[in-house]
Amino acid sequence: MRDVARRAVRAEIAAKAMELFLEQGFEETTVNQIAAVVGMSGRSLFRYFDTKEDMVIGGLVELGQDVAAALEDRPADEEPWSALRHALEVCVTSLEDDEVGLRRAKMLAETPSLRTAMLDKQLRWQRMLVPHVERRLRASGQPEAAKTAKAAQSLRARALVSAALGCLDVAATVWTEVGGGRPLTNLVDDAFAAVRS
Amino acid sequence: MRDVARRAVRAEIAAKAMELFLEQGFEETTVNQIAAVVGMSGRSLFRYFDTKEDMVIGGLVELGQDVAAALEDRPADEEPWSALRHALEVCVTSLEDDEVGLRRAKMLAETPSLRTAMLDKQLRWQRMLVPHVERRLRASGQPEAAKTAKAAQSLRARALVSAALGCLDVAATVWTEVGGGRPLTNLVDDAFAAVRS
DNA sequence: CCTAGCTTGTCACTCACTGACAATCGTGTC
DNA sequence: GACACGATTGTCAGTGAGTGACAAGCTAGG
Repeated sequence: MRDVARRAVRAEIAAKAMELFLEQGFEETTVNQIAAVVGMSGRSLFRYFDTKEDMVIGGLVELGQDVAAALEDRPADEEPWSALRHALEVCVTSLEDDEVGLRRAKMLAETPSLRTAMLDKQLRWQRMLVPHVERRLRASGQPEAAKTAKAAQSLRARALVSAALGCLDVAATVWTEVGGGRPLTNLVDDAFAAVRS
Repeated sequence: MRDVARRAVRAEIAAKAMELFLEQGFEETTVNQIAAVVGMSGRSLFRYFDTKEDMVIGGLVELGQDVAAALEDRPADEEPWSALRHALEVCVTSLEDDEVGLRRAKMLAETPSLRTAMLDKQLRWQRMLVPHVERRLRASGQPEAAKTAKAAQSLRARALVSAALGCLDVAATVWTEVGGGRPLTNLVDDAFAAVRS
């Protein structure tokens, strides 16, 4: 119940901060400015967000959980690569539906510290998705063949997830470059197809 | 000629800094400590390196150029994915030959700010490699078929490079986790094979 | 009412990093 | 040898993110 309030405050801060960021740029906005707008002390802001970057990309952890859930829901006999592609569709729709999604994505691409923070989040996604893919590899693999060493399977799973997230990232980058002119879904499809080769 | 001196000073600073980093940790080492050991003012350090992280991963830009050169040297009719794999071998040997490579890689994996700086460098590599892969795609593609739009080809090239660098990263991570027990080359091979699927 | 816990503001601090200015050093010229 | 020029450096002051400590206030339960 207290968690609800906390979550609401976080959202409020993130929203007001995003306004300022889009208006005058991320690096040009100081945390004290945000604090003033929100009506809090600068110190208290850091009781809701670990870093300034988190105010922009903080919500992405939950989205990662959604992707993991979507991956879990895919049919068990589907190939990992295809399952990953379909699971990532929740990101695509999330990006396309958000009205400020494009502007935010642009800022994200142009601001170095935000870009790296974003890559950091992708790493967390990777850790969340890898176990599912490992399970999939174990299931779809030759069951009687001496299972390749666990470590090797983990490596394969990580490589797949890393490649898939890389495809999403590349597609999103191109998407912002063309100003949202082409549907993101198609771009992701192309990227996935290119890697499968 | 003055450039030589500058390069030598950079190397000297990086070496002494690395000693301190490995000894007491990256975040626990302040730039003023480094300055004291090197015999410079803290201000001057930043005339040789843009950031503290650059003292660790500054030399990686040149390595990226080596990879690009290696990619250029691969036979023109080789598939892009295979060419990328072989080109990245220069990274593998560079990592395996370096005696402190493993310890540095471990520190790199454990220190968040270094990890993100590393991902940043990978982005630069990506931009360096993409043009070569684009050329390769244009060459190996169906020449008479209406060329897919340039943007689409760029997307495919970026996806391939991103996936390849992701494989290298994953392999290097596993490599540090097993303490260098398995040859890095094999790990990279496995990762590349897993994605080609 | 009063106590216990949580949230907040304030203050002081660290540290990476930057701009400005003056001092210094090396080099080439007359 | 004196001089001027450019590049490198030290010093100083400052910004801005982020942290620790402490005290004040709000809220809930006995």
